Amino acid sequence: MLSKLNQLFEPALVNELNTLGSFKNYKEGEVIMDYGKFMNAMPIILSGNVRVMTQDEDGKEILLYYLSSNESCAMAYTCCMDAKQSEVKAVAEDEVNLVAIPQKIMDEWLCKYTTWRSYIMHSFTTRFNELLNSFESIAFKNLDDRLIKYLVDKQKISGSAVIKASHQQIADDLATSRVVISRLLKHLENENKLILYRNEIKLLKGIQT
DNA sequence: TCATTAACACGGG
DNA sequence: CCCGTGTTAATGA
Repeated sequence: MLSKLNQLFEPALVNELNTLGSFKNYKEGEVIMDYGKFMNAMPIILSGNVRVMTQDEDGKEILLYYLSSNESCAMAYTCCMDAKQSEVKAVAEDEVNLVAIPQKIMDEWLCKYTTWRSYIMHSFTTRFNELLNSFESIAFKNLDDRLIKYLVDKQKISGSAVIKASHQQIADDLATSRVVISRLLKHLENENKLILYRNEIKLLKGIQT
């Protein structure tokens, strides 16, 4: 677990991370961050995947993006700077290990370590781009493109071409109804992009275009 | 036109 | 049997 951090930062920073950061473990489905809660630390994901979602004024949830190994959410940092309540919810997609760095420590490190500074900057850009991607997808793309993106993302996260999810769960993630997911999936199956099973979808080659 | 909601039958686990 | 799936009809944006 620490070897991953060694690749990212110099030994002195790794040592500080080790003593000042709090290492946490979450089981699949555990809520890491919830709406309205206050953020006081920034997480770096060491292993596993985290799904980040938000909700509209009616309480409808929609999936924003995933956080994977070695990624962090620099958004969390700005959130705790302003002592703002969280607009997002984060849930462990599988078993997750992360290290949380308190905001005070972060401020010190930004001056002290150049590797930390560039890591945070990099985190900002990747998070922002990810968010922009999601936004574009939701705003400008039709549902079938979103569905394909969703399936391909899931494939990347799980590392498997077989996605285990019911049509209802997919509909929830994309904030739409099951009827349309069933219909679109059936279309994709007819186009030989995938094969449908109960609670499972097998992606075929040629879906990433 | 296309999504949503409700309703229903089918069938696999 | 229970639940996921496939489909349709009515309604709405």
